[in-house]
Amino acid sequence: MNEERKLDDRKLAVLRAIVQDYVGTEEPVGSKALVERHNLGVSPATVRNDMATLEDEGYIHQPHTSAGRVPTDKGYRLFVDRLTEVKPLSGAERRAIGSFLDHAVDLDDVVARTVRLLAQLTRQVAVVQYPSLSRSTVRHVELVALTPNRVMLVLITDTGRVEQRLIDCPSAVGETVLADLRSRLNTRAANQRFAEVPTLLQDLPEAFEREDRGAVAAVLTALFEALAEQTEERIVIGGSANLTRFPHDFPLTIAPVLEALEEQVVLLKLLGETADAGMMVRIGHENAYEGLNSTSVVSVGYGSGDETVAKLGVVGPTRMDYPGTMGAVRAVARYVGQILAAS
Amino acid sequence: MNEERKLDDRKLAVLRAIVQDYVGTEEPVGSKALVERHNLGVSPATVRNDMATLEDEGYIHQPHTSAGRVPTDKGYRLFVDRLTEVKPLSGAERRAIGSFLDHAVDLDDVVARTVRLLAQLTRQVAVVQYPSLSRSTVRHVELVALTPNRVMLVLITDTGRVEQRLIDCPSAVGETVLADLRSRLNTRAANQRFAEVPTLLQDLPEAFEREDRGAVAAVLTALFEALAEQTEERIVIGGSANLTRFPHDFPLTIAPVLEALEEQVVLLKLLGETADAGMMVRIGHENAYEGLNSTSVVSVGYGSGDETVAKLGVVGPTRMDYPGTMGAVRAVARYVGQILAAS
DNA sequence: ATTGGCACTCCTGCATCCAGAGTGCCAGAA
DNA sequence: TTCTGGCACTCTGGATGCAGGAGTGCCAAT
Repeated sequence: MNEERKLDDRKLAVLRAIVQDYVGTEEPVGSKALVERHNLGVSPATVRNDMATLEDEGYIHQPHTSAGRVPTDKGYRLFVDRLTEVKPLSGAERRAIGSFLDHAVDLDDVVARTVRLLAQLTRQVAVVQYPSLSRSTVRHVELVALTPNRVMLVLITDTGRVEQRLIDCPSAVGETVLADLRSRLNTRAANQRFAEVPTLLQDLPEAFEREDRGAVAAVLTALFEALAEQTEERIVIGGSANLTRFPHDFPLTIAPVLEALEEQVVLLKLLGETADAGMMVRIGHENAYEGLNSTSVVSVGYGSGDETVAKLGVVGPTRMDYPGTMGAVRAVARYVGQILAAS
Repeated sequence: MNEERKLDDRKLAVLRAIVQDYVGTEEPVGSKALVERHNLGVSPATVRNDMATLEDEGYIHQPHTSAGRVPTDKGYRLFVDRLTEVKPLSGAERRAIGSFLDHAVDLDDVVARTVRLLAQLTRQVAVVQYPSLSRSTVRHVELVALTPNRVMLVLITDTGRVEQRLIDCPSAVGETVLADLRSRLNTRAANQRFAEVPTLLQDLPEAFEREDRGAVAAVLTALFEALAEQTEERIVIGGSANLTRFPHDFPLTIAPVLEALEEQVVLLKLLGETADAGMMVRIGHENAYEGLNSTSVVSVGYGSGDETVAKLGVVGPTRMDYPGTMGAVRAVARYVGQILAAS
């Protein structure tokens, strides 16, 4: 606040112009070029003075003396926060999203299409998290006897995901016991949230004969594990070839990014920081993970109805078209949410 | 055959030396350096003559006059076919494979670990296909009534994969009918190969009351679809950051490769060309897909027991350590096969 | 068939130079 | 005050030229 006091409207306009031009041209932008392209109504000299103070405040930076200016992370931050609006997509783009996603046949397909779409739309690397189950509910639990001592547990969730587990039981379990267990599991757990399930089933073994309790416990353990593992989410990425669109600072910055993109853990953390509501923009060094220090991440939650079930976003160079990217990310997230709600 | 007549042993030795040196240094190799590093027992001048004929025959090539020689695709091909042996892994490497893969907990984990391992071992991009089900058998089919009109079909295979399908039935199906159908499905389809199943179940609707036949048919359709879709395989890749280890011909060659790697179809085709037995090495332009024209692909089938259930391999620059890469790929494939057989 | 010698070619690295773009500062105008 | 025009200065990037080195092809001699 105190700092921004020093920045009058024109200086902000200059910063905005610098960001816009730099994003467009990928080259440091000088005072003369600025006044030519934007009608600021002042002379280059004035702009130079403004630039000097902007640089003092750390919003822009010049690579070398007598080069143009380049926005710093702080400059982008101010730009995103106060100098621009999310740019809505064109009607054509909206229709494209719709017609592309509407043809998805199942959850995997929805996610796969979403990631492709996002990558194409933003021309950047897209990251989509599978719908998280921590907030979702159990739709059905199925037990299948493979051999007397082996049971297959299948967990079906309300978002349509399926998780299976092979269980080795300490003792043979009869079909009757299995049927009993199956029905009890479903009565108690169906439509319950994941987090609740362990509590609800805690005392289940007591309902069974002593000799079957070991098997029941094994099944419960497997179920809890499956529930827990579902919370660690899978992530799909796409459009990594877009990274090569920056012939600039090449192998230096691209290698760590590729590495980061292969680390599910890193990506999960990254997306995890997104607030449930609202869009997150992390610019350059704001990213905790070092490999992403020269990239920005735009992410947002999506979900069916009001609830956020997962996040999606894009990773690109700090020099990106923020309004456009944010618009695309938001639009795609909304549409995916609708698809999920409908199915 | 006719061509190779012209190449006596020493010329072959020269070619071998050129390939080895070039792979090591990444720089065109000249006659003098060659005789220094390998004790060929002849003078540089002689080597030059040999090089001249090798170049006439198209095995090597010089970037410009008065530069060293670089192997051509044809040169690598001859090298792989006749001038080298697959290099077995060291004991330490073998142990590393074992201890890394042995900790896998389920099929997804096996695949995920395999792809990481392969990428690390070869320092290249690893590609692993999920075990194919076209040759596998049905372990169990489960039907779960979600609502009277909606049934969830769960297909469990002998490789531990699970596929689910949501079915909208034209008419409500009672639990009795469902149980009947479930048991009939399993009696007939269990332990049968995928390809056989449709034939075996063809006349199943006739066993049911007229009013249920629509529902039965819907279930069968879904099942057949699921079986068919399983045959289209999923592919996992890893180690794409290794692509950046060639600062040489950078964005030119890396972008199409990244694109290819994201195209499941391309990868499937690529791996599909691998013969079931034996290793495939596709060098440079031997790859049908244009984007991979400056890369080589080393792939091999793997499976539990004698059967090949899927393929895996690596993608790297044509200038790669073929013996080492082939050794690593083969070793990993064998080990994964063992793991699958055991589980 | 092999080798040493030799002239030739071409890349690479280095230093130099020039033009262009951009800046900072200052003194004068609004 | 705030803005503007002018001016000297700096720095990059591309072009040019030059010397060194590595490598080749050819030829005559072994």
